[in-house]
Amino acid sequence: MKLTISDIARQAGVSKATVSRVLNNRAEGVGPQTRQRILEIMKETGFQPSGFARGLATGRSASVGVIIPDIVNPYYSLLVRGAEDVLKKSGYGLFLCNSDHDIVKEKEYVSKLIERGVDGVILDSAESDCGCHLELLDEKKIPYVLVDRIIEDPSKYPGVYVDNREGGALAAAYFFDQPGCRLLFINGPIEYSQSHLRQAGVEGAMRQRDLPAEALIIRYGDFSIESGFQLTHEMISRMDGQELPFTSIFLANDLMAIGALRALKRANIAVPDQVEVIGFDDIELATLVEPPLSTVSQPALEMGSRSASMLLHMMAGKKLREKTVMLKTHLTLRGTTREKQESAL
Amino acid sequence: MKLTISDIARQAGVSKATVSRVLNNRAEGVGPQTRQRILEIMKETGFQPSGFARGLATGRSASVGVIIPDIVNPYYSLLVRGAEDVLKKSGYGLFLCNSDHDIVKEKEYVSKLIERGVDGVILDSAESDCGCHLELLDEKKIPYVLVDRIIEDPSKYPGVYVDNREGGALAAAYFFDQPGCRLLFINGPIEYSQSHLRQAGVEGAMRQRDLPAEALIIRYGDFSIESGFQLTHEMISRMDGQELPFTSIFLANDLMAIGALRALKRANIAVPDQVEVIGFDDIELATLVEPPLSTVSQPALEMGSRSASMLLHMMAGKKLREKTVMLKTHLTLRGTTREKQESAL
DNA sequence: TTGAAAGCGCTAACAG
DNA sequence: CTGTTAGCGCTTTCAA
Repeated sequence: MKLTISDIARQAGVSKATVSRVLNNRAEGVGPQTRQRILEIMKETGFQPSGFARGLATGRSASVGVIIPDIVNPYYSLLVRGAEDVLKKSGYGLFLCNSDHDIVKEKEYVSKLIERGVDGVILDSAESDCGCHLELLDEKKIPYVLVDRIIEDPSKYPGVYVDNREGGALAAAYFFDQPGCRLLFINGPIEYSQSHLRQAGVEGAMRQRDLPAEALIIRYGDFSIESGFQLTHEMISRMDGQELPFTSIFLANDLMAIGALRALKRANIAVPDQVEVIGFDDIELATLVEPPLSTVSQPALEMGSRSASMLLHMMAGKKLREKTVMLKTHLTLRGTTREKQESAL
Repeated sequence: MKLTISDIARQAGVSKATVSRVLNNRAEGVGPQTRQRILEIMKETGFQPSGFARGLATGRSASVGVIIPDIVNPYYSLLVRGAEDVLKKSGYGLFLCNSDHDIVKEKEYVSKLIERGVDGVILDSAESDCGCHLELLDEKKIPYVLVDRIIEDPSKYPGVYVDNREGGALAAAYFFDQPGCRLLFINGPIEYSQSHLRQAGVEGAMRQRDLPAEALIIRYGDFSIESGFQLTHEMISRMDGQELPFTSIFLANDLMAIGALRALKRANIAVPDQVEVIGFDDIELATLVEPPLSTVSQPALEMGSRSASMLLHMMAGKKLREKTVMLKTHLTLRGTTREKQESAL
């Protein structure tokens, strides 16, 4: 009982070709009243063209794949939302893939997406060193844009990033500009380009000021609340009784910062009076904890929309004016730093 | 330069049919060594079958559409994740659609999904009264399962729900069992089946106990933090100086509860000593506010996975043993009630 | 402005 | 066990 283009053609007393033309609303090639008639019949009968057939004939699907580590992470869900909004406007649908930071799953997904015939891919990659699965995409001439995580040389692939180095430097500068500052920097896994660059920013800020090595302690977490809690807790408890070995903490994401806040509260260390804390990301949660978290804000939604726009551009066959977009971060000072700029709700 | 099944067939010196058989790894119909050889050639050449062609031939796409209000809402992203995990295991991909609670967008998406040839749909509908777009799905014989929001009669369509009435009753019972309780119930939009049922639960608990009408004040918010804040704030400020008109607040979701907490704190009303608060959902955020929020927990991840399982079942052409799954809620008492069960981290 | 016809790459009878 | 063949529903030259 499926309606096809031939059915419409028969009812309208024209050929399939004509129906196809109005379906793709081509300006030329169809008389205005023929078009009108066909349009009406399509509406009356509730005709819906088959994406398969169209895809097979044209090689395009009006859909793109988005691969991210985990949609449950609010940062990524914002990113996806940003992408979906702009893709939808151009009629594209979106395949969601959660890689769980697993490069193997990621490759599987790339492969699946190709089979499905997506017209493009937005990829927040699990790994920074190897662009091997990108070759697949290149081979099939499927455009893609990287987002968030840099793979190899940033200029090598089209991508939308945030200036992580600057972000790190921003937070570090805030801290290091205070005399006698001793900073505990809890970074994410150093293999990630983000972690790497944030650390470079911190170290750069330190070098600029000729600070002694003791001004900075670095630890590595895994971006989870627990790890922020754990690492902070360890630092505190190790020196029981004695003076704290740090005056401030910078954490490479907000989740870890929230963990740190918990550990600090538990140890009865006043924030921001005794210890100041800055996170990274600026997820909604940051405004909701007590005190509200100061953080380096990055525009997740915009990263999504920008990468989608770039992809749209590429899918349209146009050359990108610039292959790489670097978005800026900014420091949002709330309740966990002595300086503030936003008033809490 | 695209590899097709014919290329493989030629290289292997067999017919397309044979290649097709191994591609779909049918047990019968291919000699073991022929199969081996073909498999190798496919691997070597990096052959990837065209989903379009396959879809056109079989009418199936190994993909399903998921329509939710907004992926940014942590409740829905959990739900989606639950669905994706089980779908992936069976080789299905997932099309993500954000309806923004807009029934029009929702219909558009349903239509798009049909065009795309999805094999099934998971739908968290924007509206409770009209199942009109479901007819489209019915016509095309595309299975679907409703989730979270009930449309019309729950038994009419297959679906996975949470027992919202019970959830409302649970929270109400906790409050109403305290002598002299006066409850402020801030519900969501009453058009939503969830709001409707939660309210029924609350009212049921009240009737059971023969409480006077004054024991319950009801207000309606829109599920946002702001509305929780606003409505609570109004209630408080209206009676300046005088006694509070309520001893406890139940809010139909956690976001509003967090808003209420803010308003209470601002008015220097101690929680839970002066006023107890219970939310609904149990999103991650609930554990992170101060004090951690007591709430009616609903299993978002499980709702996603269950609905995906049901859909898988239907797509396999099997009959469902039960058309409707009703998941249970439970009361999670944390820091905003005088009784507690969980110790904060 | 319109139509005829040849695919797009795969599956699924049906034969052999 | 394997091959032949006829589509699946649409697009797209090329002719008319």
